[in-house]
Amino acid sequence: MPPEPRAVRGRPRAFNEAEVLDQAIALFSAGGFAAVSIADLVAVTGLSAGSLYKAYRDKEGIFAGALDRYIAERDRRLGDIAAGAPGGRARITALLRLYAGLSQGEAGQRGCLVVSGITGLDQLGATAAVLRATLARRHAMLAALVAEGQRDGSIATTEPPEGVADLLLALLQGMRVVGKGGRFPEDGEGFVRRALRLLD
Amino acid sequence: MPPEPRAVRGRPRAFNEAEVLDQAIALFSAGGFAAVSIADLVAVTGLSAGSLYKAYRDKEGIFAGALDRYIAERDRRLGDIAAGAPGGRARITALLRLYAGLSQGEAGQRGCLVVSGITGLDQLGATAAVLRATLARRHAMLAALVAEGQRDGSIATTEPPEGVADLLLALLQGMRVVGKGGRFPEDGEGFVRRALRLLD
DNA sequence: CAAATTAGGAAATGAACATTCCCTAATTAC
DNA sequence: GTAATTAGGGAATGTTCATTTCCTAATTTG
Repeated sequence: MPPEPRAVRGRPRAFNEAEVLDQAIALFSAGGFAAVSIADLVAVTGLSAGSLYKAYRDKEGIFAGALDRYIAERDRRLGDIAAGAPGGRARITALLRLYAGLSQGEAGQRGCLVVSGITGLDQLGATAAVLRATLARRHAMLAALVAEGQRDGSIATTEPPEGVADLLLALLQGMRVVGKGGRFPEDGEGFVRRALRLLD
Repeated sequence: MPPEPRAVRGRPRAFNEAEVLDQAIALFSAGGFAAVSIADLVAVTGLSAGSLYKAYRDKEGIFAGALDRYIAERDRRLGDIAAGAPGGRARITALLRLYAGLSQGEAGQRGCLVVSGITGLDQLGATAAVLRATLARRHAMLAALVAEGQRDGSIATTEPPEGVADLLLALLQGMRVVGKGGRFPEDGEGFVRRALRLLD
């Protein structure tokens, strides 16, 4: 059930919104909200400032659009990965592997929109709540996976799932910070294996 | 052996450098390099722009001065804490407790200069190397503590100390990110206790 | 085909920005 | 006491910034 082809009045958008938002994601991830200027966005998107403002209202609107897309894409990928592995422990393992890949080498140095967004939280208005909610949602997801693993016997710890999720959440965000600094280890598998001790 | 009172030519500095740098640390920690303007620094320090430029050459110089002070202070505190606890495991425990305190509540939301600096790494010139070196130094310190714990029997894991240090480093930086988002748990002791599983 | 509506973009606007200039003040060297 | 040197700060400088304005283009509605 894809939405109707379209039937909105007026001249249609000529730019590819997904592409533009991906370019914005790259810029904001690398430098944070304050470090990106409208001129930068104009340069990478090829759009004019006027068009950007018509489409997104202001700079925070562009950031918010980029963040929504980033989060949707990341949530989708997290969901797929979790669904594709059997049992709580395997799901968390797959998730750690994903983040290890995102944190390594050049990819890692491109940064994370959630981390740079949180760093610049004070500069954001309504969008700050989206970032906080994202942390909360990730935490809930991790806690659910831990609880699942405790039920299915793949996770031995008797600590409360929310407490273990606190650790995993911090670890995942920290991997991105270290990765941005270019210091995430090459041996991602070893990192993941050692991290799993948190579940024992 | 404190340095000679002084014997430099010319008019002496009238402002308290430690105080000014602490104010700069607060600003840059909260928002990152790009989010802080010279006007902001003028406002909180009470100095004029001209004086700031005479003392620190440019905006990155102010950031670099703040970062040096921040790192020196943090390293001193880490060293004290590590020295004050008996054995590798207890030292790492104390260190995790320190970071839990830094990440909680309002203090956590004030941010971390290292994290916000790394987020804005691309905007920094020579100072970027200082930040990367800081990550490397913290990693080395953690690895040394793990190795010590393995020797004294307080740390059971047979994983390489550097590998365990990778985890601890990411965890510590991630605690600050989650703390900036206002989502670090109130039960810091529980967090620390569960984190110590990484050493078993 | 005309009216209404929305998008695109070039140029203008005014504020904020980092940085420099220049004059005055305080100190040391001789 | 005079020269040399460094700090402090007010005001200027030229740039970059986010945002708006306004005109043109493409589409739907009737």
